[in-house]
Amino acid sequence: MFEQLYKSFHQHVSLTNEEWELCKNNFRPKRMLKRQFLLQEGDVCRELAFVEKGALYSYSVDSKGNQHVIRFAFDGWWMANLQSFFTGDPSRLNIELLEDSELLVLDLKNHETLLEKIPAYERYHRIIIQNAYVALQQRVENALGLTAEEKYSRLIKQSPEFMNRVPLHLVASYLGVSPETLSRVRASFSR
Amino acid sequence: MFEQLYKSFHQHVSLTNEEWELCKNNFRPKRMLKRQFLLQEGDVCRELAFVEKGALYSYSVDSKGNQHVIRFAFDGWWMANLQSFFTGDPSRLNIELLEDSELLVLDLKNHETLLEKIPAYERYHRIIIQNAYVALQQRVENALGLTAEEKYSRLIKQSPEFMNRVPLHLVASYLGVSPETLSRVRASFSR
DNA sequence: CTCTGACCTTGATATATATCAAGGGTTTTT
DNA sequence: AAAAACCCTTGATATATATCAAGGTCAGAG
Repeated sequence: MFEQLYKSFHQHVSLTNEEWELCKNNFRPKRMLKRQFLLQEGDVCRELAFVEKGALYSYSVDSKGNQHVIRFAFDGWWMANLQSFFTGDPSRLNIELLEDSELLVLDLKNHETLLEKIPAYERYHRIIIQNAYVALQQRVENALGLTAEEKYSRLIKQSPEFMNRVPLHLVASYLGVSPETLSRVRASFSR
Repeated sequence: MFEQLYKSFHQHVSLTNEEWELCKNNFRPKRMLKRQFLLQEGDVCRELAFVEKGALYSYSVDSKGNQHVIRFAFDGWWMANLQSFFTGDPSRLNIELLEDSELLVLDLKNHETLLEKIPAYERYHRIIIQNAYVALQQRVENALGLTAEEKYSRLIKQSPEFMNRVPLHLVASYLGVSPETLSRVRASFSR
C-alpha cells in the first residue's frame, strides 16, 4: 500500500523508522475509479495526492469551452493544484482519474505537521518541487516555438509512457495542438 | 547591498540575527553591466543569483537560430539555470543582463552549507520554488491555446512591469509570438 | 553633429495549424 | 446482442500568425 511512497522518499532523503511511521500515519489511502474527479473547478484543493498506482490528469477549461491538459500523473508521482492548496482559493483546474487508482492523500494540516516535525520531509518536498520546476520549464521551452511535429517527437523521447496510458486527444491537448493535427503528425511519422 | 535579500527572506521565514549573518556571508556581491552574460550556453551554471537591483533574462536558441526567452528577473527575484546548477550538466540556456545590475551570488557548496545549517533557509527555498512553480504553471496554461491578443492582455494585467523594462521583441519571444504580431496586437489595443 | 545599430511599425504574402465534416473502429452500457 | 459513447483518422477549407521586406525613430558612439 505504501511501497511507492516509501521508494520515493528514500530516493531523495533518509528517514528513520520512526519518521517513516509518522509520515505514513499522516496519509490517508483513497481508492478512486476511472472518470471520477479528485478535484472540481470551483472547489478548493484540500489534499495533496500521491499516486501509489494508477493515472490522473489535471486540466482547465477556457472561455470557449476548450480543454487544456496541464499535466498527467502516474505511479509514484504527486498530483494537486498547489495554487489552490496553499492559498485556499477555489481551483480553476479539474483533476480527473484516467484509470482506477490507489492514492495516498494528505491535507494541509498534516502536511504542515510533517514539515515542522521532520526536516527530511521538508527537504524531500523541496527536491520534488525543484525537479518538477525544472521539468515544467523544459516543457515551456518545448511548447514555445516548436512545430507540432517537433513537440510530438520530443514527447515520445522524453515521456514515451504517455503514449500508452493516455488517449491521444489528451496528449494533443497537453502539447497544445488539435487532435487532428496530432493524428496527421503520427501518420507522417509512421511512413 | 543586502536589503532586497533581507526583505525576501523575512517575507517567508524568520531568521535569527546569527542565521542572517551566516546567510549573508555565503553570498558574493557581483556587479554586472548591460549585455554581459551571467551564463553562456555550454557552460555549467555554478551559481544561484539573487537580483538586488537590475534586470536579467534567460533564453535558449533553437536549431533554426530562433531565440526563446524563458524568463525575466528583476529586483528581488532569483535567477539561475537550476537544471544545470543541480546536475552539473552544461547549460542550454543563456542568461544575459538587461540592465546594469547588482547581484548576490551563491555557489552550490555554500548553498548546501546553508541548507544543512539553517532549516529556515531550506524552508525559504521550498516556498520560493513552490511559488515559482505555480507561476510557471500559470504561464503554461496561458501559452497553451490563447490567441496572441489574449496572451498580451493577460501579460499586461499580470506583469505590467515587463512592458516598461523589457524591449518588445523580448516580450514577444517570452509570449511565443513574433515581434511583428505583438506590434500589431498593441496597435489594435490602443485604438 | 552625424553615423550606426537597436528597436518598432506597417504592408504583402506564405504557411502551419485549426476548424468543420464525415466515417469507421472499439469499448462500454443497457 | 444491440445501442451508445468514445476515440481516431482523413479530407476540405479557413484563419491566425509567421515570414519577408522596407522604412522610421531614437540613443549612444565616434
